[in-house]
Amino acid sequence: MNLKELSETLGLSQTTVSRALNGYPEVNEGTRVRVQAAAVKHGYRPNSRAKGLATGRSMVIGHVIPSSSRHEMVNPIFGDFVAGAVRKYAEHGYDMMFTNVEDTSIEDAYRSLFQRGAVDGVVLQGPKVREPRIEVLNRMGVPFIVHGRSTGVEVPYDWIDVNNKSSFQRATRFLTDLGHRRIALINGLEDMDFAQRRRAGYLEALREVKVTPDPELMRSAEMTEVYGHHETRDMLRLNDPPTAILTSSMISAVGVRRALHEAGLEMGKDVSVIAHDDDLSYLKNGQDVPIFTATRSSVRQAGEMAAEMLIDRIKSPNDPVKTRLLEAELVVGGSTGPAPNRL
Amino acid sequence: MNLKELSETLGLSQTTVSRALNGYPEVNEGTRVRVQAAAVKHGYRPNSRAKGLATGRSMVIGHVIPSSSRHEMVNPIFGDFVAGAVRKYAEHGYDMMFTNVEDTSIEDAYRSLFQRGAVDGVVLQGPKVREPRIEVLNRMGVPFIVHGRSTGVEVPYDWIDVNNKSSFQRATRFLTDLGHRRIALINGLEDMDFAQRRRAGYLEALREVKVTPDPELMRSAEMTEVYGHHETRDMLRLNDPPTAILTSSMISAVGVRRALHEAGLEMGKDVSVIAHDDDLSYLKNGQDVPIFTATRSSVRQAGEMAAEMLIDRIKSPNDPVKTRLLEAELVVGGSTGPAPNRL
DNA sequence: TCCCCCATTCAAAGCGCTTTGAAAACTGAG
DNA sequence: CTCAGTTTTCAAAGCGCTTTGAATGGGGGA
Repeated sequence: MNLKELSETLGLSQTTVSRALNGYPEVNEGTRVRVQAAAVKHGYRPNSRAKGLATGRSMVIGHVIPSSSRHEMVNPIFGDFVAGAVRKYAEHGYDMMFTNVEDTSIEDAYRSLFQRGAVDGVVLQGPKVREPRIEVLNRMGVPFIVHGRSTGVEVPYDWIDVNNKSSFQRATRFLTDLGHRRIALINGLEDMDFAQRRRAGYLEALREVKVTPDPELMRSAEMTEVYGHHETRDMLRLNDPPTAILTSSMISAVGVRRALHEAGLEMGKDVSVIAHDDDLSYLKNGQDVPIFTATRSSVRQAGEMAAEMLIDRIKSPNDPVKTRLLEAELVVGGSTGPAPNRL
Repeated sequence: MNLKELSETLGLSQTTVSRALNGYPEVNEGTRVRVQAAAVKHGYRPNSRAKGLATGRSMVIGHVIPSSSRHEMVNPIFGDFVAGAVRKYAEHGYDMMFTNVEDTSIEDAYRSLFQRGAVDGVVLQGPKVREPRIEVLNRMGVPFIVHGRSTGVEVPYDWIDVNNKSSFQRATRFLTDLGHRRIALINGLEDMDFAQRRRAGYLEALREVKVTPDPELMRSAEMTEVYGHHETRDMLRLNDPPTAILTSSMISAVGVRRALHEAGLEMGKDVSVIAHDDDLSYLKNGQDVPIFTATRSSVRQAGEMAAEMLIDRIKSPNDPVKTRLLEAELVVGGSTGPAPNRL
């Protein structure tokens, strides 16, 4: 049933029916009730395309996944972030749209999404250092929000991010306070902005205790379980292996633990481990007592906040830029302990 | 730039420009080239809402996430499935849309999505036993595909599923062949259809060797890491603890392993473990040698196939029902071994 | 040279909704 | 009763596209 049919059924004009349904004041209350009842009875749902055409808004927010040839990977944090966001979208009447795109044409994907009127705003996930997409979006005038930030981008933009530097600095200091000096960093891909910031925090903490960073102890790649395992095993073979490992994700941390077990080492005693914990629903850091000492920040909550900030931006395109920096908490679990005395 | 402006720039009618761009034959080749060049030059992108209104198709496929109050969880397999699907969608010019919905009104969500013309078809994920949504979709006449099946639903529908029963039967038989008799099953939520089928396979295999199933050894819940850990620890405390554990996901398997380590048991020697491996990109089952003996079936690939089947269905609504049953492979890793001799 | 036919192109209607500008129906004061 | 002022309802235009049905222009056969 469409608006025309519904209005004919009621013996009213389309105008009145439309207004009654959309809560406009210039409609007799009795009429409104009658219209609403009829709408429910006939299961009338306004066609969203027609509505969008008429209003100029699509009530859809776009996300672009660059899961292309290069990385066939879907970051698990993606799922939780999206779950947080989509929930807020729903509260405000928005739907969420995904597009998949060749790595090479991500910019184009955003442009297309917006210019063809498919979405009212977009979320940019996983920004790299000097992320070109930000300037593209900025120039296009699309409302958008970045989950993360991008060093080297000069234009102003809305973002929400964890304080990666300070949290990794604190985590590293926690380890140096325990006497560790050989501290490894198993980080995400180098060109990701968050990875740079985490490394900066790590380096800063090492500097504080005058430890010269060892390139052998700094690894970076896509943060899979296998990767955590591989790098750990590799570093344990060094002449002077690490006594502590900092890892950028819980998933890799699981791999780290596996490698330590294989080597017959005890986590928290022989080798300390700190992970960054995005508080993923399926991979919680233990129940009551945390398994890993970790820097924790819920990515799901970040998704919710991002959604809200984006919707605000769509509503008021001319408001000043908004940014939000979340501090991760440092939770102490069983994976850390004093540095072993090596003789 | 819209069609009207573009056609004015070219001194042509909207009809001709539209036809030139959409590959209709009744357009002079020279004209077509000229139009296409102008479209590129001016960055013209047809407004998808208008196009949808005119054609009656939205070129969008809907997914509904019931991530509501009850489970605040986003299954990690969701991410990989979606990544597979969205890729195929893109190939065929479709976008993907998500809606979030209260558990209570999932049916309504599908109805709304389709009736308001937002999507051309939908994917139903995670069907339960006697899944009511299937009949709703069927009645509505929406093109849809189910990832999984639903026991007790009588109407015909398209589905793609792993042969859960046979794979768990084979896995269990693999364990009984190794001499195991106390075999635990750490399964997904009982009302999920896949969980029922896996249990059926497990029970069937036990029957073959005349082992009476022990309710104490059959657990079910949302398949998190913490859950795998918790149930394992609990069962190890039994008078007659299991010598082998079958688990429905790699994530829980990680928890199982953690519990075994805590108990000082060696996996593959003291206790054998078989996991179901969805071949998630971030949680691969080892690199060359599998970590866990596992029943493996790529959920990403299932996503791709589902997408293709759905698009076929949208194209030919009257074709006979199509179904696809994937056999999981049983890969042997280091987590299984002969049953220990207990005296 | 004329006419018919095919290849091109076009004007206009229509998709289902919102919204503007105007008309109709009430109200109450005079 | 009248008439200005509200309140309520309506007809029609417009959002940007596709598609139908008709018009135009050349080319070739008679």
